[in-house]
Amino acid sequence: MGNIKAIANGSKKDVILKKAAALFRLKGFKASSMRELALTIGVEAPSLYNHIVSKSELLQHICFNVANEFTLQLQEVELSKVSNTKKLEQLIRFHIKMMVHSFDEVYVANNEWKYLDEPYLSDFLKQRRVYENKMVQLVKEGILKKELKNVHPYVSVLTILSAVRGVEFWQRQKKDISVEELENNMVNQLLTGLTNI
Amino acid sequence: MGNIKAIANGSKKDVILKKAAALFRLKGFKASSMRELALTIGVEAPSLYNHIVSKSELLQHICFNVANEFTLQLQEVELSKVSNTKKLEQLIRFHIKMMVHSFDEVYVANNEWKYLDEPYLSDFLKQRRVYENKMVQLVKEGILKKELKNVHPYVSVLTILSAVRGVEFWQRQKKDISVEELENNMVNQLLTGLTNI
DNA sequence: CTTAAAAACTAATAAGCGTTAGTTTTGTTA
DNA sequence: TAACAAAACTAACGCTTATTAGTTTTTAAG
Repeated sequence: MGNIKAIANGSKKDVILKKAAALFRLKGFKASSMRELALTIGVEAPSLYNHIVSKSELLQHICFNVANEFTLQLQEVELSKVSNTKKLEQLIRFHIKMMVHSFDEVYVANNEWKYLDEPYLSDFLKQRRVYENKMVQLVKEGILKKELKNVHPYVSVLTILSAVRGVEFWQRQKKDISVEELENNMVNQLLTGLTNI
Repeated sequence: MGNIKAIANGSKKDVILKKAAALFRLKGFKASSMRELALTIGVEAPSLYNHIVSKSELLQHICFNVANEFTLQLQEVELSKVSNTKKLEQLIRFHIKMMVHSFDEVYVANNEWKYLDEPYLSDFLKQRRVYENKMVQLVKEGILKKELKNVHPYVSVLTILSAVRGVEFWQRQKKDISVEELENNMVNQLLTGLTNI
């Protein structure tokens, strides 16, 4: 039928992962079949198994690649010597950039993680909880430093993390507004409501 | 095996719909089987078909019941004689209340609508687009009246609608914070960032 | 050119799916 | 109690699924 064309600096497995993320995003993990995935790659379904272990493995890689990128960026932000408000701003901008540039992967990590098998499911949820708690800590410190209003830290973090996911919708009608304008508008709406006037 | 117990003022179909919403929310539409749904009700799968037409029909009812509730509330808010800021606040509070009190149904409408068959899929998306556009109009008017900052209306609406979906997460660890505190915090963060100081 | 490994193919398996057909049980009314 | 309708049951159908086995083709190295 055909063969899997590897992209520059990437294994054939990477090609499968990229196509899988796109398919899983579009149809959802459970509604995506290996036959359909193979079709988009130009190969028969069983041929995929020369490169991958299972369908589940694809989801695992997608979810943890994304989770690790976010975790890494958070660690970097925590170390930077700026105000807590600025740290939150950096995180918001990073989330939006990720949504824009790795849309399929981030979407899948956000919406399809529940189909992970154990122990990956527990690990993923734990990693996310740690991430949330660290953001809550950033907000708490900001409040102590009088940078931020006396808000409920967890609700703030929850609002921020959910709001940036709204870029999902922007992805579908991204005509009349640039990524920068999107970023600036979201940061403003989320942060000016947080910082003292 | 058993029989379907109808609740007060509700048909047996309503019981199935309620259980289906809970199952679809937990596992996702595609990963939920009619056999599993029947099990939670205490009946064999084929017995369900004495009350419903198909699995798809269940999703249709859940999605459009939710969509209609939101559409109805929006119409009511549009007619009320208050500021545009207040109208947005009323909508935000309504969204949060819906997330809290009809969690399963709203979650399914938000996350599983893509599995609707045509023409329901198109109808649903159209209804949602109309809803978004009306909210955008509320923001635009608010800007003209100098109530709101000169933000990008669509991004604001997108941010608001996504943020309120964050209540999904709150649902899972709702220990130390009341619905009212949640509402007030979200409204404050979203609106004080919008209104002129 | 030969050879060995990598990666494609076809065919098939067992399991699960939504749903239908046909039958039996349950509940209600005369 | 007889009769009828509603709603449960069992059995099964046709289809799709992820995956495996076994085989052939393609690719790369000596």
